[in-house]
Amino acid sequence: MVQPPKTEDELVTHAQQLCGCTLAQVATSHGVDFPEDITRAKGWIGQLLERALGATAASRDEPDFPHLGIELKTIPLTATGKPKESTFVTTVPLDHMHELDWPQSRVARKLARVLWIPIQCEPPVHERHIGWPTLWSPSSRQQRTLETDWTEFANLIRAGHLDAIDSTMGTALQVRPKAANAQARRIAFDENGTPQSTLPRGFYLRPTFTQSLLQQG
Amino acid sequence: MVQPPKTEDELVTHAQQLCGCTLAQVATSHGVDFPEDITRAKGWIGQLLERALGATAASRDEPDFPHLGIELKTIPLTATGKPKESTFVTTVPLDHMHELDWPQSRVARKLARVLWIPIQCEPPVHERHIGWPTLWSPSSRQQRTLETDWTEFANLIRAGHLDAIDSTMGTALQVRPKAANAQARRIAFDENGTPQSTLPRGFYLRPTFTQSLLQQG
DNA sequence: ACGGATCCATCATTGGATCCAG
DNA sequence: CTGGATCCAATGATGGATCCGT
Repeated sequence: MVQPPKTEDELVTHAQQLCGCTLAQVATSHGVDFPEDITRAKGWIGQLLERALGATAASRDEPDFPHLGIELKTIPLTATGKPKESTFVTTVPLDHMHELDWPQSRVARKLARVLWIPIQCEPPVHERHIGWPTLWSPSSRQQRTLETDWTEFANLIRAGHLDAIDSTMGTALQVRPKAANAQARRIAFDENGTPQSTLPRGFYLRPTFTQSLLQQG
Repeated sequence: MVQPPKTEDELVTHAQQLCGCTLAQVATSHGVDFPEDITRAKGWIGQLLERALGATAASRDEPDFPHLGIELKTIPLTATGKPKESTFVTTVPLDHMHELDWPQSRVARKLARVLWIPIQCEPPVHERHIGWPTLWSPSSRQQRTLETDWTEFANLIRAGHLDAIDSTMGTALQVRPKAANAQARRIAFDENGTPQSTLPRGFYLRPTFTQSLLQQG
């Protein structure tokens, strides 16, 4: 059991020490088993690094390191240093979007301070190396971009026009399905305020955005 | 694995055959282990009889025997034939009471048709005997009593006066806490329509009511 | 003996994300 | 190579009810 880091510096230092390690080394030293089929254990790498860095997984409304206000995100990089995937941020609160403004939003709170840890996505899992961490908070410009995107989505959802939202919308943020499968259902409200059953959605960061913030950091 | 009964008659016949058996006999013949501490496994008897009678535990919104529309309830009887406890019916939907009228309510639907199975509450669990089953639907008079009670609760909850509800209210029905512990919280709305956090509640049947329906049956 | 408090098993939902067809 | 679809682990909520102090 790894102790939670007491300070931001302690966390960053620990993350830097992991740079260059393989996932096998980290898993072994923390007594974590490899899943039989890694393509089915999609969250495994993220959870491994939570353990390795002493994240305290208390409840879903807290960041990974509650006392530091820091969220941990692993991000898969190709050989050329580009993010292979978009990054999931949080679920879309379809039923009470009306209660929220941007500063109170889940997206703003999750992204206030993030420790990004790049991971290779190329060799077999055992041999993938951990990269150099970036502790990031959005710049003013990034804040504006995120707020603009978020506000556009929020307005459409509040107006009951969820069906008008499409994955191509948004510069940095994207709204896409986030569910166990296509049959999953969540409550939303249509333009008349009538409750409807719909596919759950999540906010994701586009690869272009995450690539730029890694380069900046 | 017991097959689900195909007809009401088949279910009732099977339940009648269990009359006189001890819980040990039933558990053994279905390969169910006794819990170490029965006072902590409060739902164990109910779940044992679900298995023994082939209830198909699909989802929470279905009765135990969905194709028959029948709910199964075990009820602990003292040596004098009185119910030892009140009977839990269903949770109180604090957040959307306004959508419901009596015929659509969880209470009315759960109690539309119930197979009651009495269980002794006296000897050590192994030796307790199963009693004679009663397949029951509310009489017109019982319907009226239940509807009156339910409507009183529903009106108070809709008006945001949950705090005015007390366990002494109701002739047949009762509203009491239903939670993992006293810290559990659920959303409700106060008199201004503002969301509030409150202790989850459940609807229960009073012992006097369940005693009378068993005698009638 | 009443009623506020609680306990276990099981199902549902969320957070960790990546998969993979077109 | 985008974006609709999906997968596992772990937490949270619900249904099975009875416990036990006052």
